[in-house]
Amino acid sequence: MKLLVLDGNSIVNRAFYGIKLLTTKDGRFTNAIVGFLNILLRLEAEEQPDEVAVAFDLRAPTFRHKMYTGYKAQRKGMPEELAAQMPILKELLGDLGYRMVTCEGYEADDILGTLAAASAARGDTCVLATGDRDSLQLVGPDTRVLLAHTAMGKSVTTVMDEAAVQEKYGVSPRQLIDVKSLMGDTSDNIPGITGVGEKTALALIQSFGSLAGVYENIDDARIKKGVREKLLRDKAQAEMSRTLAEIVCTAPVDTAPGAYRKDKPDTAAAARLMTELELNVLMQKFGISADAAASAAAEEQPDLPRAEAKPLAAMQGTNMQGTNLQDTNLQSAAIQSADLQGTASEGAPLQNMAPPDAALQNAASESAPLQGPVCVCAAGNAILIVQNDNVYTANIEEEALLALLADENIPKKVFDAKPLFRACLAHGCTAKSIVFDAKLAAYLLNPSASGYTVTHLAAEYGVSPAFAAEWPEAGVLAGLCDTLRTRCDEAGMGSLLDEIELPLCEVLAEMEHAGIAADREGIEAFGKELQAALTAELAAIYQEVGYEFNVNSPKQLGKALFEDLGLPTRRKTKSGYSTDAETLESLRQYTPVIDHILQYRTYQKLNSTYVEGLLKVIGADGRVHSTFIQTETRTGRISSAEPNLQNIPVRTELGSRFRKYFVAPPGMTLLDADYSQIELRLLAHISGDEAMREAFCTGADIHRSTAAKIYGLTPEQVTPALRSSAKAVNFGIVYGIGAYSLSKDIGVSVKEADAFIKNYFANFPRVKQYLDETVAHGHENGYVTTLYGRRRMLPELASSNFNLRSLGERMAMNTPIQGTAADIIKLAMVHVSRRLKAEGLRARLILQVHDELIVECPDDEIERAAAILGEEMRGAASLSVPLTADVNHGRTWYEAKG
DNA sequence: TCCTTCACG
DNA sequence: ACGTACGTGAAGGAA
Repeated sequence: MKLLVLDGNSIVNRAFYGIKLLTTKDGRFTNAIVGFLNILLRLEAEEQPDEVAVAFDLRAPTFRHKMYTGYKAQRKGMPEELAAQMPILKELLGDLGYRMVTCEGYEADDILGTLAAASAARGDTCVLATGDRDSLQLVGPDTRVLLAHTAMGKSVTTVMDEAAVQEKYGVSPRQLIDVKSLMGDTSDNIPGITGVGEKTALALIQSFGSLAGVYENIDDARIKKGVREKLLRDKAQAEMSRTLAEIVCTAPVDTAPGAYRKDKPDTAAAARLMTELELNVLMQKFGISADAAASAAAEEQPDLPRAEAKPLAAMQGTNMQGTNLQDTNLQSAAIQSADLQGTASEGAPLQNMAPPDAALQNAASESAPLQGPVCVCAAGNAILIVQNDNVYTANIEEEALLALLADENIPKKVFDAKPLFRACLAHGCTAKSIVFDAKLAAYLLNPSASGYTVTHLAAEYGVSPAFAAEWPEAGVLAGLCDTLRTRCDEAGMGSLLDEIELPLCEVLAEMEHAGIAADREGIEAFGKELQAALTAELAAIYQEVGYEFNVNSPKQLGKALFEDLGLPTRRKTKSGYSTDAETLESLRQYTPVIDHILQYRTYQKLNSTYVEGLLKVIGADGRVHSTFIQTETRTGRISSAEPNLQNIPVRTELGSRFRKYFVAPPGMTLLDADYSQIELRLLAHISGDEAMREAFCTGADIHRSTAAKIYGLTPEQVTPALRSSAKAVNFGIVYGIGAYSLSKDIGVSVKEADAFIKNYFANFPRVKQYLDETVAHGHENGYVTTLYGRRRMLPELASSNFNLRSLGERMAMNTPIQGTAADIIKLAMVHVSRRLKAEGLRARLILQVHDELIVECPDDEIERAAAILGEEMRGAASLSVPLTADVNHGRTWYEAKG
């Protein structure tokens, strides 16, 4: 006997991407269907199987592929063009008599593994067709894998048996599991060893046979030092990955001989569907006559059976009807199949799943809406809801999910609350009772990580799955929440999380949702001006240099200036001559071309980053919706991206014109308030330096009074130049000063700068003392903290490398100051937002720029909103020096900034 | 993908 | 003798 099993999702995916987008005359896509059926026919002809099974995943967005949107990898679901073809394909396969097999809680991979294992146990042959290399671990004496891939626009299959796997990878099929546990797989959320890729992983398994073998021989000379460190660091992660990488071969599917013999096709139905889809050639290949189609057409089928007609959910879902929504526009939403699908995960240990019909029974018996505490996280495009050992999935737009989020009687521990808050806002409701966010907790515990995912964190914090489930995230989510809660409390960051970060998260969601109005025409007109200026500068540059080249290329520019024009070289970078503004500035005396290049750079930056960049992100509502990232910076600041609204030009007259295009809509006004010298004030408070506190308490000009102090003058005697140098020192202190940098900044010799600093510290001894103590604390404990308990680990302090260690010391000096300022403005944001709501104003926070908040309000609320904004900013913290914040208003950001 | 440059606090 | 301030994000070129 011979069984052919197709990984339906994988093959259809290959078919979709391998064939150009065929459509019917009325525009429906059919390419995945055509491709799939052609592959199926060819496989049947080549293999002559006795039985055929087509396995599908049940998970809604099945295919995920990596997509880079700027700085972060995102997983993207099945494209709409493919998703629409899936139900039709399944319908057609059914009509043609093929047996399809799915299994709640298991992926198609697992079904392939289970059927292959059952065949092998009987001594039968099994052929697995898939486009997914993961399945190669299933190859055995009686099991072959037909790997489908596209080569030069044609779909081809490669037969992989044991010898072929050995030949290609140098390891046995089973050993591929160990390889994957080392290298990981982003698309499956398998972490592996960070920094180990396919090459290293294969070499290790070839040498030591298995993951366990690698660790038994961890001191072996064949393992390089760097790799050994990585292996030891991520050992727990690798072992968890080993479990995740192994395909389950015990899925509760029918493995009886003969279970997948083809049914007699429903020729009439197949003919009707294929005619509808204009699949005439395929119809012939399946030996279905056009007559059958004609007679079928005569029966007057009103419309093609579509996915909506037979939702999978209806068969195995828990209906969340009866869930009440308070918000009106949701009630009218015509979302009918809004149901959370129950999946089999009865708290059973891995590899020991509940019986096949447990899921159905479990789901069917549960007709009431979900009650009691739940955990929520995203997995790919789906949202998982975990309650005890039950897992439900939902779409982020789905009514049942929104109702769950909006229900204040259901406490929710979540991973990454902001998108959930936003989803609710987008549908006119408000998420309630989100009591914990594990992503924020993970960030507080280690703000230096490069990203936060449920699976990586579970491995990092040693959380093992409470039950087996299709989604690795589901089994560990609750445990992860508990662990991170405890760890945060232990680190003294419990209230930082509860009182600042978690409430702030909702405020950020509201700010993102609100956006800021942009004047598209104004920006476009500015762009035109810049383009004209760019053209003129470019012509002048080419004229001076004598030929045309790409001025944007530092390499070509370096050649033009330093080789062809023979200008004296300055600093060098890794890849050539430095051409930054400072270098060019020093060359201005030699040739007028330098000025043109500097001008060109300025215009180019404004045009590409701001004109073109902003035009790209103005929404259909005429507003710009930035993303505020709460888990990015090492100091606790918020960052802004897509677009970054925290670096809109302001320092030059030309650049600051941009702020005229950020406007309030008619009848509205922008309020802008910024803290004055918040970081220096914090330095005065934390260090307790009397002279500095005195200056702030009497409202003196801090830079002037600093200059007076260090030069031994009265404030009136301080010249602008002296004030300016004192200002530079004040900045330097906050950053962890160095004489060289200061000398560069204020244009004196390094020696003078050094004397300057010494003099400063002599006059502000407590500042010196505080900085020394902070660095000492960092060396001793490995971390520094802010006033509110926020931590930053500083492994650099332990480095034997002088430069790295010095960097660590500067970070130790700066982080408590920058971080405390971040804590305070975050607290202010939470308070401002609360009070605006409590006092019934329509005014709302829309932007934060580190020490500045922008509020949009109706004209008649200006005074009340401005008072709230100022009061809450000033009152966010009570220090031994006053916090000052001036509030201005205007029609545009430019005006409001004062 | 990494580097350089430059916009902000 | 060494390389040089803290924290970000985006664009464009080079490889």
